[in-house]
Amino acid sequence: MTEKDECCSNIPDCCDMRGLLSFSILWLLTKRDMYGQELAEELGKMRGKRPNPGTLYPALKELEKRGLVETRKEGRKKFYVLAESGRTGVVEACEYFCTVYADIFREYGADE
Amino acid sequence: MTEKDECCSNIPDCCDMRGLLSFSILWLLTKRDMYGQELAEELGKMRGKRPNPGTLYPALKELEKRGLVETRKEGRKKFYVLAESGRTGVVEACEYFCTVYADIFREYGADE
DNA sequence: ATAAACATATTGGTTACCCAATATATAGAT
DNA sequence: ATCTATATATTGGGTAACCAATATGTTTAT
Repeated sequence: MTEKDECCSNIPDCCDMRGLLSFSILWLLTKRDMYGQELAEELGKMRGKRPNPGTLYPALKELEKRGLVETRKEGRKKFYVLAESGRTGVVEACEYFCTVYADIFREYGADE
Repeated sequence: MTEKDECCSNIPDCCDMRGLLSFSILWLLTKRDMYGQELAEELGKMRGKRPNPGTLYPALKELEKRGLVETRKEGRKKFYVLAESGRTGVVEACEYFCTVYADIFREYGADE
């Protein structure tokens, strides 16, 4: 039992739960500005597994292209910052998400 | 304001929230056996929009192929029933899902 | 200077999800 | 019988998310 095993995980193999990567990224960025590797780490903590660079960077590029995030360079690190449209969009997305899956959370969430 | 507008909707355009279709189907089937059109209607209520037949039926086929659901025909209706592996799998998936998105629910869910 | 470590990024290939449009099959009504 | 409504299903085309592997910069340490 290593340190890595303490967080979340238990990824189900019954149905692949792909999706919501961009949504998760935007949500993480409401907490603070992060650079790529930081996002990868936080996504790993959330979902039990770090996304591949070939998954993460194209997603970030797309979010930037859509104007939802902006970037700022500090040394070799490239920080991603929520743009105004990203800020409003993610709230809308979170509300939609919580409405859609409310019943599942009522049954399986909350406790522990 | 038609009847249809009363349910959920407000689908965000900031980030496409594709995904979790198979997961949602399995979860709906924990409630009761359903046939295709019934599932389409329930998914519509959840997500604000009915999935296309070209989306739904291949997903159902795949779930059957994987042995997660079984089918039973009644007239022209084909009922989908959770198989044993689907029953245990969906619980695991729900728990995983609730762990991953717990913080988002804490912030945006619960009330109303 | 150069090696090691860190960080970003791309390539090539797969799968799940998404649509509009169309096709097939069954049941019920006239 | 045949028309209508219901239900299942496929076709063809697109995007987001996923991976392993590899490549390219940039800082830091020696």
